[in-house]
Amino acid sequence: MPTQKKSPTIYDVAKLSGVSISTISRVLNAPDKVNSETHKRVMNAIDQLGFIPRAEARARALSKTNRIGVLTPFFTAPSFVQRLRGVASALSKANYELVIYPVDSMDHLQGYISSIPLMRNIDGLIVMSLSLSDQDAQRLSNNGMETVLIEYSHPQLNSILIDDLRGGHLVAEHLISKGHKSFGFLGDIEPPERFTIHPVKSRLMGFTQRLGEAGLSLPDSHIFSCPYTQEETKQAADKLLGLPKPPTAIFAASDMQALSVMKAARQMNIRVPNDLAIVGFDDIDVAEHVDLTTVRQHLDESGRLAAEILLSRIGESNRPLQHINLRLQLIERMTT
Amino acid sequence: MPTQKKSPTIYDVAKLSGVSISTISRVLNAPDKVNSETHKRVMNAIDQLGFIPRAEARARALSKTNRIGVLTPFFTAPSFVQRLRGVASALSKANYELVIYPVDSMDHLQGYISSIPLMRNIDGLIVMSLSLSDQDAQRLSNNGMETVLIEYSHPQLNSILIDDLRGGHLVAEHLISKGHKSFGFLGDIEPPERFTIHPVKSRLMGFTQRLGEAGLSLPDSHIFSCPYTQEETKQAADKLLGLPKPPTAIFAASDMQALSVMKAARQMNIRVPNDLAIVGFDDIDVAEHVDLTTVRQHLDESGRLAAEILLSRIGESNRPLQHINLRLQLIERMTT
DNA sequence: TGTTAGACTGAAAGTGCTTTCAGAAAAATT
DNA sequence: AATTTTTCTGAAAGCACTTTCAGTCTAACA
Repeated sequence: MPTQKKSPTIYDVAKLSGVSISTISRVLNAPDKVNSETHKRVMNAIDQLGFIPRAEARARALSKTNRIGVLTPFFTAPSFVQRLRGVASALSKANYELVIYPVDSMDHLQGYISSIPLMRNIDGLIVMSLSLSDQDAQRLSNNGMETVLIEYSHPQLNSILIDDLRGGHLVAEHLISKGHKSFGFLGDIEPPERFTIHPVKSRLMGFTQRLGEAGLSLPDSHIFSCPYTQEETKQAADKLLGLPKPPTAIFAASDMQALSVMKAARQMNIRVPNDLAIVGFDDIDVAEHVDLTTVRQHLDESGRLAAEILLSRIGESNRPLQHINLRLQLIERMTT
Repeated sequence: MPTQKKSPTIYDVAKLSGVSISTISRVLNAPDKVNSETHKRVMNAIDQLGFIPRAEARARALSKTNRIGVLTPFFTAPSFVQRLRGVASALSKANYELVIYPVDSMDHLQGYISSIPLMRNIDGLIVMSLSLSDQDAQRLSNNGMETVLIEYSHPQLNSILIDDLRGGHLVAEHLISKGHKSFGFLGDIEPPERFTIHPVKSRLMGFTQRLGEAGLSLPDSHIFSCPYTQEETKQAADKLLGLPKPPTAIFAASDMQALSVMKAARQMNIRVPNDLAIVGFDDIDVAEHVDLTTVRQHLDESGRLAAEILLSRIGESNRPLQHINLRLQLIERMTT
């Protein structure tokens, strides 16, 4: 059993180096204000004891935690993860810690939203792909919690939006240019959880809109709404491809769902892209691996951006609110 | 501009309800020890003010943070993410917060390891797929930081191990049973970063071992070591499949790399599984989507388990150390 | 009616740091 | 040499809680 030596405090360092605790603190936080002789002696003591300031104590005294939180739908979907990755990379550069609050129910979300700003546990908050009530947004804003929303917006909070409508346009334009006449759509149009975001509707709308403008149409019978799960998406894809006259091009509202369409096609011996074109949405990492044509929404970038906005606002809180619209981009690969 | 009303403290509540702050604390932390009349009055005041105890203050007073940290290679690989998911789900049940420390360099790791246990910023630590020096492990243990290692072990810390050797066996057995005679291997055998783990070597060793036992062999020319990136893996796969007499079965050390092999095969019009069998390792989510035969290592489960062990040790620190070996399982899908 | 056990409650100490303020010492100026 | 300025340092307040300890009040008991 190792000797559980309790870790040294600033007082121990003070005693060892023969100065007061204030001087220790000064050596650490304003080294230029202390005599170089004293500085050296203190640093020696610090090294000798292996002293590191307790984070909580520091946080209390400074009333800042150097920690930012991310509220995210329980991270199942790779797209959330990739955003998170962007956030993490920006924070790690700035020496901020990253706390994750996974949300898997409305209650959960409410609980977080009402306690987080008051606990003062984090210096800033990023809310990913979750819809906030006006009241919740107010609460965050009123309590002075710096916040950036991703995929959602509110006049009093920073936000980063994806132009899903435009995404639909891009897909339609691309497929039209490839000469397709008959289309299908598959996506999680009406997520059962009311706290999540519905970008899929907009993607569909953009898609049909642009098709319509070109004199083409997407019959309701070719629109399949299905939950995000692999199981159910696969079933929907089977149905869609099993139609008497299946479409020659399918737009799946997310890359993961596009994978299920590809799987269904493979099993039915439908050749992609010869007999069937498939377009996804997100451009997650695997999209490149499976050569999927998709709409890139710069997931990493959106996360990084959110973190950067947050940090800049934490630094100077009189910076103006930012509302950013991220550009989308169609990435053509082998499935179209 | 909203009135930036600073959030109420325990003192405000005390004043409003006409009792001392100790009573407020008691209402919150030991409700049965306070008169029900007083209790009600205090609760009213709390509700009225919307009081929530400041987490840092609480943490300082209790010297526990209700927060656990995960040290992970900067989360690029889906397998890390899936572990993380398991951790998150266990923690969220137990009402613990999850802090992520992404590691992308040796320095980074060293910095974390030496400061984390002393900052007392978290109650426990999970170290995922990172190799710790004996000294580092000692430091964690000596400073009383409860720790669980995943994919690595040390006598003084809890650990969860994957039997990679056995994984190699499973793959060999499976491919042999399918009648294959000529094999290839592709994986990140020697990661350049010394701080990460080398499970790939063991997988390869198990693979060749079992092949050898069956009188079969894996020639060195069929072993390709390549970094994890999609780009380089793809190149290696191209070379392997471009050999004059390419193998009929390839074992890729991770699912993501198996995807690159599949991509290469597709581009060369090599039919899977007819002309080529492919086996991956990990069983990440996408494996099912692309119908990849692989070795399941229960990623979610390993994370969840780690979290549970940690929490139980935090609860009662005299619980014995645990060293767990996770079972592997071959999942047969369409690529073999 | 006097006692005493039991239930509540408030004062105060503890938690480990930062920062302000004022004073002491040293250095620079006249 | 006297005065002013500058540089350093220590004391102490503050940060917002929890918890122990001792004391007060009530109610029950003799």
